Amino acid sequence: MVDVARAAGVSHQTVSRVLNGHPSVAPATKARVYGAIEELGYRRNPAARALVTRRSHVIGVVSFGTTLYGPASTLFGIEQAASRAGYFVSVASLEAIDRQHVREAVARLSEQSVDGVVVIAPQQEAVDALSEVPAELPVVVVEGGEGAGRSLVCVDQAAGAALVTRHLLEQGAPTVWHVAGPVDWLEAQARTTGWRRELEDGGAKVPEPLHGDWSPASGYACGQVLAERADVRAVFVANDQMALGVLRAFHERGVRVPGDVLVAGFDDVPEAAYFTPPLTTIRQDFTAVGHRSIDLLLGQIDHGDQESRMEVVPPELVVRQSTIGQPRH
Amino acid sequence: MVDVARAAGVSHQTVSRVLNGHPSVAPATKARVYGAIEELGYRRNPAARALVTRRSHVIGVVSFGTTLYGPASTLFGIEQAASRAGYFVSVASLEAIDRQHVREAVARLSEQSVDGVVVIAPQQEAVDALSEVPAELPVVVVEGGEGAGRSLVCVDQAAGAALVTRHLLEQGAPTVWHVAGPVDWLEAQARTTGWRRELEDGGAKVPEPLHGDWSPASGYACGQVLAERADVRAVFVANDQMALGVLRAFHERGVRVPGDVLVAGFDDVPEAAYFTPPLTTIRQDFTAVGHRSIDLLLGQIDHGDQESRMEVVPPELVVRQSTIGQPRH
DNA sequence: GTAAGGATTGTTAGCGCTAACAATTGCCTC
DNA sequence: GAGGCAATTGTTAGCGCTAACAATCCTTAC
Repeated sequence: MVDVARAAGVSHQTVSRVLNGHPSVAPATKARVYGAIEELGYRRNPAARALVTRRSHVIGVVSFGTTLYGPASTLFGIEQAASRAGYFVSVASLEAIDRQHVREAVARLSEQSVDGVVVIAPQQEAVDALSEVPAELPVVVVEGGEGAGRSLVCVDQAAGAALVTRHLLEQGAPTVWHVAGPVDWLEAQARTTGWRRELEDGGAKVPEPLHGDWSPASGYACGQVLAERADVRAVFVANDQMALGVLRAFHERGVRVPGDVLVAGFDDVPEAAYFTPPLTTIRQDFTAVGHRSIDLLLGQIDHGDQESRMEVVPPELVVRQSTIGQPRH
Repeated sequence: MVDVARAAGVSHQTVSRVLNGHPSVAPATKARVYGAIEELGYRRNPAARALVTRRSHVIGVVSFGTTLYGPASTLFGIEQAASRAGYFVSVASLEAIDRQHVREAVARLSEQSVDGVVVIAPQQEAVDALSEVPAELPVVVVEGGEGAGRSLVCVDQAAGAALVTRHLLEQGAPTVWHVAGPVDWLEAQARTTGWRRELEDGGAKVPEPLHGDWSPASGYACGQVLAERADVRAVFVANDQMALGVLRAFHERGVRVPGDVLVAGFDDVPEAAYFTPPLTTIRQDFTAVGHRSIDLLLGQIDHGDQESRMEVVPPELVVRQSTIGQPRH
């Protein structure tokens, strides 16, 4: 910086002022400084900046299952939004999701002195772990539950489940069976809740839900069970990957979809439109989730917003062949 | 740090020595310092450290298509390996892959003064863009091509393609058709090369490859074309997503897999085992790719390794139902 | 003509840490 | 017991930047 200052014939402080957009710098000086910066290829040192401003311009993301479509997409959305706001994103991937790992990840990030953290916390335990995080660290929770006194951004899972359940009922199914996700996942819980409420509202009997672990293999296992039952006419599977497993099991047992049973998923992974048959599902706008979480986080960082807000992103029903047509009588 | 020093009755420099594992510190002193650190909940300031050591302990990852299975898995592997080595990972996702964007991403990261960069560069253009990156910045290229004078980690795509092609020939197919990826992708090129070479080695005729864009939709389009031809007995599709599209098109046209045509993919996405039929494919060890790229990068950062190395991770053939059994005669 | 006030620039101090050197202590050798 | 060496600890000087205050110059008002 002193080299630039010398080249431009000013003090290093004036260079700093130019770089920080300070209002009272003469246009001519500003031009000279920019010229010198250009000429010398100068970049200011973020460590020195961070040291004195106490702002690293880095936000941390604690994420889990980043190889899955949903979290990967959310991470991408967060990164986009952050980079547009001039922030960097530092990632801490969790190998397992429990108090211990979440705490460690947040600790790791705050040792790096991030300005704030977005926690992708799909399990209650992860949300609980946040109570141990210092309250002065700006935190936004994504896809988690309430209760941590933190701002929250999520897709309305229950509404999505209700949408798809209603759609199945409207297609003529007497009731809708459900292959749920792991019981400790909040998203799984919310989808089950939405499904149950919609059935009750529609006066349909509520069958006992089956439980998978999000994997195609577990969906396949549940599909085998459902294929045995003669009274299954429609199934709402809690994610597209498990739905694929269900479709596979049905196919092997000779259960036709949508001829014999209607099947719907959740997520709208890119493959869903090319399953056999193409899968009706719920689309989630992960980009919006990423952007809103950054908005909330920057609100806390820059303007000291204290109150915890909640942003709910609406889901969208995507109807494909797997739920079209009347089920058998 | 001075507070800790005072609490432990030593100088701040001794605290620094303890924290940095300096050899000559008396055990008793070390214990007292750790005690004071614990008691005060002290964490050292990374910005100050970075300022004086000129090491940020952050490595940057330039990545593209992070919502795809391969890149997402690679990113995850990189993050794991880096965090074990005490480094943080800062991500810069590209919206498009061209010289401009790659250059900007690297510039963004180096303004953050990362210690090194891993570039996931699946296109030649991205590799070329690296020639403009200062040679003193440690860089490792993943899944890219040679020529940038940079260290390289990749899965042996050509070997994988050869494996799967040979397998299809061994199943009795007279030749193997190919749905390739985008021509400007290095991985697509290598897979095509491996496929062609294996056919030539086996004395089979080499059909004109079709080209998709990795998406299920493009695979579907190619599948429609292939379904029209009576002489297609086996198809090697350059990734699993497109293979799904091909399977879908075949299914719609009444082409049975594997009864009429054998189909194989590449990647072994978690869904592949549950496609209809389960898909023969090539598994890539993305975790190994991530770990090795960090190894190479840290070699450059810590030991000043200059020579550009190349690490090739071998792929693995996973045989499933889609290629089992004789094709029709 | 002069004081007040704004615009612009410079000077100084320190953010929290580590590197380099200096100082102190204890122990061993002869 | 003096000298020498190693082990341990302390002192000092920045790393590159921004905040706060100080200084200068130019207007404008009376």
